[in-house]
Amino acid sequence: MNISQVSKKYGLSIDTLRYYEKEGLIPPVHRNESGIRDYTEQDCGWVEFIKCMRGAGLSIETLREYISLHAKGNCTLQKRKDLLIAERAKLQERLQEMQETLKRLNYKIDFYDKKIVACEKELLGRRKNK
Amino acid sequence: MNISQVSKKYGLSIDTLRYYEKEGLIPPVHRNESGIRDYTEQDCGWVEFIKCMRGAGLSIETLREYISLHAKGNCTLQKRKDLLIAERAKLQERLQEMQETLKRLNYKIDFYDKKIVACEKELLGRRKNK
DNA sequence: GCTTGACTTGAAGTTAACTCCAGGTATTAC
DNA sequence: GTAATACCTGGAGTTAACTTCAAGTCAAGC
Repeated sequence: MNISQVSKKYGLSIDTLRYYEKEGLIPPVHRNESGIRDYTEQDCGWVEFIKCMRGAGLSIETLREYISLHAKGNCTLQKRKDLLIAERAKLQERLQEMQETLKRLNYKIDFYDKKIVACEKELLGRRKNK
Repeated sequence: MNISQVSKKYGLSIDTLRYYEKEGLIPPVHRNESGIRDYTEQDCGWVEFIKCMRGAGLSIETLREYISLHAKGNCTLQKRKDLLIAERAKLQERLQEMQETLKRLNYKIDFYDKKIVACEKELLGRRKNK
């Protein structure tokens, strides 16, 4: 799979894919004889994983660290787990905050509904009194 | 209430408070005779609201638009409601995505648990065989 | 054999959202 | 009255995360 196919498949720009690789967010992608990227299933798996984690707000820095630990093999299993646990905690906090804000938005939208109705009534009333 | 008290109260830097005001994210703050900001209850309310919305990922641009509509009075009620509905939809999408990722992290952490146990067993096994 | 189009690289540019700085004013403490 | 402190402004600088660019390679079609 070449880079533009991967780009379409995951909705990440070609430039972003190269950037992620350059920055060590995904392990080096397999290349053909002439140096052109040829993504394996596994390479695609990494792309998908990174896309997912970035979408949840994990930083480039954190993901680079994770991949770097991964590259060092089994002796970093515990460290990787700890990293994921820390990131999960942050994610849970963000989720909580956002859920609160969602509730607030719902409430606010309801409030606007009522306000709009009240406002229309007032306009109607004024017209009658003219 | 002066700016440093507001800064402490909401955990936003003084520079950020001034920046938000300059950018029109909050309506102009009340000033005393010598031009120094003196936040009223209402000013604080706006700060809190913007902090909350920024925390949920609403952009500066969007919030500026909202405040600008607010400043124009009742004839923008419907537009403001529409804006909030659109932002709520985006927020819900972000939430969904993040919840999926949370599940995935949970799964992955479990997986690491098992892998670590398996790895330790293997090490133990090797030691016995020596 | 040469043009076209997709790939490559390193480096520079962009964007959003702050954050810092220099130079100035006003109030309080001594 | 002057030194310290907290505020003010406009503008420059920073950071993360891309995004664009210039210059080059390579394979396919004509």
